[in-house]
Amino acid sequence: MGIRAQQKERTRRALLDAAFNQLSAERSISNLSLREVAREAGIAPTSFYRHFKDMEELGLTMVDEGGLTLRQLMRKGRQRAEEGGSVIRASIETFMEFIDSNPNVFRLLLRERSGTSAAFRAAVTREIRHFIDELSDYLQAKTGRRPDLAYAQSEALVTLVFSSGAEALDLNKKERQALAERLIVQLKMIAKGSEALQRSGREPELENLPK
Amino acid sequence: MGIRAQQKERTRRALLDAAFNQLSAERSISNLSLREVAREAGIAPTSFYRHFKDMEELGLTMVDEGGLTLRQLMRKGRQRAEEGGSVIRASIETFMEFIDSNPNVFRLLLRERSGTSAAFRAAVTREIRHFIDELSDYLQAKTGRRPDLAYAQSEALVTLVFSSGAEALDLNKKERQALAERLIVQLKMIAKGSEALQRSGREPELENLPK
DNA sequence: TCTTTGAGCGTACATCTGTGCGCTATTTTG
DNA sequence: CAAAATAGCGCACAGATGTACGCTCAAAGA
Repeated sequence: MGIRAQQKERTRRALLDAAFNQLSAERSISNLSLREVAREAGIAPTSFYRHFKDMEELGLTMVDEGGLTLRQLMRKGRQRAEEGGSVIRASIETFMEFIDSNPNVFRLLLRERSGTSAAFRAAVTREIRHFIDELSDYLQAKTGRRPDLAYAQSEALVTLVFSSGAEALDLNKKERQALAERLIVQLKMIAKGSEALQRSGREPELENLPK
Repeated sequence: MGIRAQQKERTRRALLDAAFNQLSAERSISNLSLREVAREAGIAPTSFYRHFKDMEELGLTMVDEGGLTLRQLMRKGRQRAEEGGSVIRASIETFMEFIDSNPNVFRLLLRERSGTSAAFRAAVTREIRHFIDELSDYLQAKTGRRPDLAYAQSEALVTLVFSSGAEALDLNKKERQALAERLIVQLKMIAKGSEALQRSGREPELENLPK
């Protein structure tokens, strides 16, 4: 790669880093300003356009990166659990560690999932879907769950874990503990219920899985 | 009430209505502008301060109103189901009708739940908690569920329904149908699982999660 | 009746925003 | 080595925003 392209890449990275860095509990993508991001990245506002067409384009890149980070982490967590122990438990732990060490990345996904940009919402939804799919495959392979049930179950699991993560952000250690215990109970409910439905045969047929 | 107070109330209402009116899929509370709201309400920007200290105060009022609306609706839905039919099914239907006819109020709650203002987040969380509590009481009374299980179950139900509602916003009729069917399956899982846990009698053991 | 109150207005200002334009300096290309 | 491409810059501008200040004038209160 040429010297030119290298430098450009470095600046692009600086922009992304600056943007990530400005995220916080009280600051979301939608109220980052191009000028401020450029300032922190050490370039002139107008130079921003050499790298992104828009703040929206910058944001989409951030969503993609954040989603990728989380997904890779979770995959690792699942592998780690592969040898011994419950996968679900390991996944929760991994997820909670992620939230704890990258709260702003998590907030990013959380917020843009219901944000004002359709493109962002779609991007986050896509990330979460990857997520559900991987867990669903895993459940099918590991517990022989019927595909439709596996998907519904995975979706419910992910939804609850995600939601708990969101709530955890504003809680102290002790409250988090109570939240985590409740979450475990809820996931257990789903596991038991799914098992029961699977056993009860093919009564509830679910054909319409999303593509 | 004096003529003066009446007029003041009317203007205040106009501000709130204008604000609600400007909410949409691509516009959230945090990017409403004081000036624009005042404009639509038909008053000068500076007159805004006669009614609210802040846009934040306006927003909090909106969250409270929105939460109240939803809660009243759900209570009615539950009553309606009281005579005949599953409560859960009736609640879902009521909820989905709400989303369909007040999408922006729902979006308001959805967004501010993870928004950039701690006060907003707390307000929405409080609304949802009311919600869970009412459902939990109902489940205890109706199915004799143990309090802790009833709460965990209610929380899970509300989380899943809320989340489905959020997803439904971006879907067409057919996709919504599939989503609703999946949601029913998930709620069934929880119901069955909760029942099983109640039967098994003891405190939930963390070690028994399926692999 | 006279006085006090306060909702609403218009003006004004400082601040911030995104972005168009043209220039420079350096790398890349031919 | 000359020419083309381009990352980055400074300047400039138009528009929007929140809000301070002081006024008016109708209602409320004495």
